Amino acid sequence: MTNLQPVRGTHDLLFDDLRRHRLIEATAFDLAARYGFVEIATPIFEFTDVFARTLGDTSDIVTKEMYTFETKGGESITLRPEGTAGVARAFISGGLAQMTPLKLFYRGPMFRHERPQKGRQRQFQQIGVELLGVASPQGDVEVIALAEHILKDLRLTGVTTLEINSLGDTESRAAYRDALVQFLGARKTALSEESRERLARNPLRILDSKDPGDQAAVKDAPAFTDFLNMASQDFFKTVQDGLAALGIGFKVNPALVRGLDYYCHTAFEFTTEALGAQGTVLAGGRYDGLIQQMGGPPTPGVGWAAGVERLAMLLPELTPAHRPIAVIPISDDEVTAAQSLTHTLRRAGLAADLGYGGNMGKRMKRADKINAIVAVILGADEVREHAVTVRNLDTGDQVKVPEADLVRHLAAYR
RNA sequence: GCGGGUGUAGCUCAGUUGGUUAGAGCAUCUGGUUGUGGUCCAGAGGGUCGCGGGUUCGAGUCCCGUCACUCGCCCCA
Repeated sequence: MTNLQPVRGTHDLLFDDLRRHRLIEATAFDLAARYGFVEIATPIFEFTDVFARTLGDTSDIVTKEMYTFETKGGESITLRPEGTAGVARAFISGGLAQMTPLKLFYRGPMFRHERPQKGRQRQFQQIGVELLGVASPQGDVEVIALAEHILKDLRLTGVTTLEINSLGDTESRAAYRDALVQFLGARKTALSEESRERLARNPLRILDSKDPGDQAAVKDAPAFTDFLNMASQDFFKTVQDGLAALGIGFKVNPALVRGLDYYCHTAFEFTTEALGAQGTVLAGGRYDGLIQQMGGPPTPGVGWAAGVERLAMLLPELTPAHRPIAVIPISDDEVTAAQSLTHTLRRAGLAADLGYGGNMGKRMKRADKINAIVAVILGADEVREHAVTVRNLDTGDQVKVPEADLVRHLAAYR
């Protein structure tokens, strides 16, 4: 081992950072269950093709951000850069088409080899849902409603905004793409170098470029909404009406384009101003062609994923952790009795802490440091009387309690 | 992958035009206090000054390289 630094873009989680993660995951899991979603855990690696084929050959994720390696058997394996492709693969290989509509929730680490910065790491946690086998816009509304519900319970609706757009069906999308390429092709000189590249590869992305020149050029470009065919327009309108009916606020953003190839119809993002360049906190959309494209039965799908680290950075102050009871033997003579007492309290469902050494003063200090709510003190007198001294560490009030009454007495401190 | 900024104690940071034993606050530990914590007082431990090379009588300080972090671009959760 030549150095002890963590691998670039990876982080250890503990204490409040990890509590934030767990709170987010638990909130999302519980609410997803309320909406009828069950958890799926897919492997964190797949054959490289699973991602290469589904995400699109032009996406940056595939072209430069995948952690890919070869096994001893010569197979190409990739650490999952996102969740949907793996779930889609599981849907197909597990024969889950029998069970549609299928509502799946997942959580776990994702891996992308890109330059780390605020809100962006090489290993990061995502939570997400996929609703498979539902073609109706009712599905889009449901998954967005779940997303909003999670953010609301996490008290994040104040710092996030929901933006939605429609990418239309395949036909609408192709027509728009042609029109956009034609329009921007004629103004090539006004575009940034990167956008000139994108014109051939991924022209829709020019719409949300941050380059001022690009933004000016795009200003008078044809609007996506004008190219939506009737079916796509109806679909989009139904989604908007559905959200409005649930009282979910949103903003239509015609420039909203998702990066991955498999999206169609609804695209949405919850964004924030609070995270610098990484404004997207939860994003998703509809992917009706994906499963079939991967070789499965034609199956519509809609879902989203959220970055747990980004949500964690937005989270308000955590409520203090549960306060334990400190058991304090006055001398070494009472340590065994104290350990037994601690065990009894724990068996009774109370969080009890027994330090590992030191005189009474030190043990009291430790009790204070771990934010104990009460100290249960055990000395020679107490042992003789089959009692303990209970000290309220906030008020300093102290009372002697018979051992038999202790658990009942401590219930007041829970 | 590209551009900017920053690296000094566990944390937050001082450190003068290059000058001899590198400091502070917080945190930790010990003692004041062997039946009572927080507050207070006294003391202690803790540093390859990110790493490597160079300039110099002398480098935390200047130069080059490198690594890491960070902000932005690209892209994305």
